[in-house]
Amino acid sequence: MATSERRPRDPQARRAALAAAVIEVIAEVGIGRTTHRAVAARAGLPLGATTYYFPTLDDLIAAGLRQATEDLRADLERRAAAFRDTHDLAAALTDLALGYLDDRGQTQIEYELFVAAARDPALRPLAEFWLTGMTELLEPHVGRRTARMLVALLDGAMLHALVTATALDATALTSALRALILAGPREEA
Amino acid sequence: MATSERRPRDPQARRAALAAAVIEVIAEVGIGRTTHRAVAARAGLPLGATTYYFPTLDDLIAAGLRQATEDLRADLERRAAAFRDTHDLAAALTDLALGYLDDRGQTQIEYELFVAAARDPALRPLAEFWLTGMTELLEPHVGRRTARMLVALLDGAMLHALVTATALDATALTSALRALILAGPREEA
Amino acid sequence: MATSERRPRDPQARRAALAAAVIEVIAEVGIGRTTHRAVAARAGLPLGATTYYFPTLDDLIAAGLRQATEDLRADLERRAAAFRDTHDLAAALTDLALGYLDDRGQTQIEYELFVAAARDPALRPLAEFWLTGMTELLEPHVGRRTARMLVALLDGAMLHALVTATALDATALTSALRALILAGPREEA
Amino acid sequence: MATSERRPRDPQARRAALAAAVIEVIAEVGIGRTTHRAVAARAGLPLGATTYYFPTLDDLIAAGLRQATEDLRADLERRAAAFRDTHDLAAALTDLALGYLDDRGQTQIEYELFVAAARDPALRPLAEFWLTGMTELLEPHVGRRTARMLVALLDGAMLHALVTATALDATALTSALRALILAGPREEA
DNA sequence: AATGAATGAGGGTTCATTCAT
DNA sequence: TATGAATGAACCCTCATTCAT
Repeated sequence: MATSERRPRDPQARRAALAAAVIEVIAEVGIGRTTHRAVAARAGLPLGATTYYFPTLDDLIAAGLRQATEDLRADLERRAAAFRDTHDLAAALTDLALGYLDDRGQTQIEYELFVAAARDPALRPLAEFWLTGMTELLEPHVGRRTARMLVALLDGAMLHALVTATALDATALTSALRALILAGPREEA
Repeated sequence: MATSERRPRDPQARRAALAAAVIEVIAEVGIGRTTHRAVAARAGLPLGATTYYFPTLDDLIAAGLRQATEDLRADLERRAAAFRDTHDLAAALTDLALGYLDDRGQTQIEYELFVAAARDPALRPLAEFWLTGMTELLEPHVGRRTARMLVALLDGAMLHALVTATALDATALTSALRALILAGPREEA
Repeated sequence: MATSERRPRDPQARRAALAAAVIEVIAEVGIGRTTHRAVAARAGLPLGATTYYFPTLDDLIAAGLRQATEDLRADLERRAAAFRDTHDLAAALTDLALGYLDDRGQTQIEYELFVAAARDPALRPLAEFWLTGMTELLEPHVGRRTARMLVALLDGAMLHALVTATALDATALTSALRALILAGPREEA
Repeated sequence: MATSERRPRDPQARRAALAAAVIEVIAEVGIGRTTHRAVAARAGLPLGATTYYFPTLDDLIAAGLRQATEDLRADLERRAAAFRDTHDLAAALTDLALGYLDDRGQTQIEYELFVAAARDPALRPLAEFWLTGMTELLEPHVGRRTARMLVALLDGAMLHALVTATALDATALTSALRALILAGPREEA
């Protein structure tokens, strides 16, 4: 039965709406409790649309996670210039972290993805893409190994802020980042 | 005569068995997909035992998370002496991380807890207890703020290792930890 | 949730009720359109009872088919004496066919089983048990090969009656059966 | 220039292709589990074609069953001459049965149709047409009543072969057919 | 004339939870 | 005290059918 009024056709937009809805739902209830129904409701689309555009729930969830990852990449690219010109990388990174934490959902989904990827190899490329994005942003400044440590510190600090629902200790974080940058080897270009 | 195989029916033991089973199940499928049935099966106990000892599924899961946290604290206490005497805190911490990563399940559940706590305030005390444990171990050596950064770096690095299914870069991590320790203020008692 | 009034416990009876309901549903809509919900409604039991007692729909259906087969065997056993003493096997067989056709559902399910078994090897033993029951009833009188032909003729004639919704041509059938009996080899005990 | 691969769009051909696809699908999964999608995929036609050429699923299925019946009739006509000239009708019929069983799908669909017709009066004419075809082939030789018994025996024997996945006992079948022929009345024109 | 996008009913199955025993 | 029987909501997914294009 295909009664009730149909919405105009715009597959691109519907896929996007579903992916965006997935992100929101995951942020709210977690991957493990994300359902077709919740996503459809959130997207304002009929239930059937979820399986029509994404054969399985896993596909649907993956689409959301992929979208979130691409959103991050786009955001990082937008910020790339600022990082290139900064004379205080540590402060810039702290600002970045503070900015991300402003949108708890955005941050929450990052860790959802990480934890899920730790269990499900199929999600690993996505999580790695996420990590790589951050690392590559910093690599030109501090080399790969240090970049990785900076990202680790940032991710750890953000996770703690999220967990404890406490604001980041920006001063401490900046100092710590600076220490890593100063001490880091510069073996790479 | 064989007085039959009389099971002990030790409530304490059964609760513990259930909590331990919860930990295993969460590590395998995540909090969101943990069920009474899976826990009961894992514990080798009847389904009814789960709801008999823990009113709701959330309670059952919380019991598992609590147990996992207590296990960690006990482990940390056991290691405390080593930390007190070490002359190379950074190396000791890296060893600690490597040791934890040996048991992926153990590590996985830590991040499960963190991500869940980020969403559910009821779990926050548990996650904070976990964080506090690590921090307090290091505080006497480096002060609270630095301790926090060390823990953040450790958690971030371990998370990345888990996500990418890659071994920790122990050398880089140790250097980074050392940098944080050296640079850290010692403003606190 | 397990609200609403519970019926008394009698697993045996419930399994039987479900199996009986399956038989009715299959007779009405066919195996391919038999659903949990239809069976539960027919049995006057809640939906959950179907999967509680039979893990999958296939199991549920198999239980119905098995029950139908056992019903037939019991019926055949009841009639065995009459066959042993008859001096007119052909007439007795025609009566048997007429009797079975009285309950279209009973007959319908036989052919449902046969057609399903032709496709699904898992059902084959059941269908063969059905065939064997008839064959063994006749074997003492006419030998195995002739028994088989008698059963084939009966099954074919009943199928035609069912298909055309026409009464059996009892006279013709009796004559035909008699011809087979008379012409049959008596090579077996 | 390549005027593209312009498909013929021959409605007649498409209907035929769909009907043929229906036959295959029914043989594989049964009428009750035959779907638009499976048929379209099998025919290599778009989903919309199924409902475009046949209003409902039942119509589509009926088209397949009708086609199968017509195929049989055509086949019987082709064989009619052989039957007219044979001096050993029983042997010829056994050969016929063996031939049909060679293509299990062909045979399977016959019984699918029979069982469905037993339940659904709308299909009855089709099934009767099938039966009539066989009967009329034999009627000139043995009269109508005997012809019917021959067809019943054949159908029963083929069904058993199908069900048990066993080869027909050709010798026994031929003997049985012969017995029916010899004993049969010749009361009709 | 033809198609695939679109929808929601319905199907198989799982499961938290309740409760008789 | 302890258990497994019992229930129905909710889940994922399939699909007949409709309709815009």
